[in-house]
Amino acid sequence: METIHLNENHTPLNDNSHLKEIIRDLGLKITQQRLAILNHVVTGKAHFTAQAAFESLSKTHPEIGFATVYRFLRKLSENGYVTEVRMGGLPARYEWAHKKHHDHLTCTKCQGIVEFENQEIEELQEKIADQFGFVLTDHVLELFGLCPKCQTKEGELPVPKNRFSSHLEPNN
Amino acid sequence: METIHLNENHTPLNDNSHLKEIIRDLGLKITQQRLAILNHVVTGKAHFTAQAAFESLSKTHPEIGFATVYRFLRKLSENGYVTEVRMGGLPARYEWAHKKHHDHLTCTKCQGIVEFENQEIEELQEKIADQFGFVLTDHVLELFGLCPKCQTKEGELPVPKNRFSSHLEPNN
DNA sequence: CCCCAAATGAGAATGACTTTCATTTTTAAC
DNA sequence: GTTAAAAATGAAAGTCATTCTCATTTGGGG
Ligand SMILES: [Mn+2]
Ligand SMILES: [Mn+2]
Ligand SMILES: [Zn+2]
Ligand SMILES: [Zn+2]
Repeated sequence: METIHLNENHTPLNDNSHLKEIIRDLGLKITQQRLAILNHVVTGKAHFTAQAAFESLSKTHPEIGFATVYRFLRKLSENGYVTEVRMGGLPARYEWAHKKHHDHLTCTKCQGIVEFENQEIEELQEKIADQFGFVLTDHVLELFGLCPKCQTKEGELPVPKNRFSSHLEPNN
Repeated sequence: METIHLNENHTPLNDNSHLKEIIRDLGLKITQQRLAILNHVVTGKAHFTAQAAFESLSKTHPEIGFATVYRFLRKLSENGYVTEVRMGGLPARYEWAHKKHHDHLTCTKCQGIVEFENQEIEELQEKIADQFGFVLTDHVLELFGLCPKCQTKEGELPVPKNRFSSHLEPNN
């Protein structure tokens, strides 16, 4: 029994059916927490940390615990629904894996991220794995540099040398 | 005043001059700890963790502190003398950066590492950065898969799904 | 409705670093 | 060689992301 009703702001409630579908597919029970988290993952901005998600969710769902956020994000990434990206020793960042595969080009100064896709590189990776008799299952490709803006503006890197910090939201 | 003498085992003492050279280049004072650590980095096996280096060094230099190991490894990697490789949330691993640039192909089952170099990919990366107006300064490329051995042997991954663990010494 | 396995969350635990700071070394200057 | 200031060290405490524990709550099949 799924009814659509309006909340106190008279905005239509999200149709959660596809979210429920995903949770069901994971073999998990459908809870308000998981729906809220998943909704945040799907509709919120990409490249968020678990901590950021927790804080954001806390506003509307003060009862949610960070353990639940961590747990569910892990489950989602284990099952390919979200992509976990890590750089250096920095907190993991997540993004809804609805788009086709892509890699990232990150500005080490402003943390801006450009997503790109390069079929040629993907193929070369397969070729390399083949050469060594490996069956390729995954890969990580992250490029770092200075974006056009940051090449002109003076100023030192906000991040210590050799301590990468990709995959953050841009500062500007 | 540098004299070569024999230690109690009548084996020639390492010629530390090139190690001292490196420490000097970093603008640091030459200490026994730094010489020991650097010697370990240069002559020991690659892809070691700070903890492993600390434990190994402790045997011959019981007085050395782990803070010093961490500190010096950080300094070395900041200055390009060692390469720091990280995967997933696992401890950082280091390798002496004497070889030319290479990337890694890691078996997710036995943790075996194959180093490879592919000029074509390197060039494509430059091209991509160019396309977006970035000045490329660094990159991370890690491939994951199953090595020839591990494709045949049965058994589940020793590492949780989606939690990479590249860049460890092989188990077998 | 009932029941119970699954889920939750508060807080403790973990683990990899990093920082602090009192003490020891290094080294440049006599 | 002495000496003194600056740098380095290491023991211990701190930090921080993430995981674990466990008492309590809850979803959903029967
Ligand atoms: Mn992305
Ligand atoms: Mn290597
Ligand atoms: Zn930038
Ligand atoms: Zn293997």
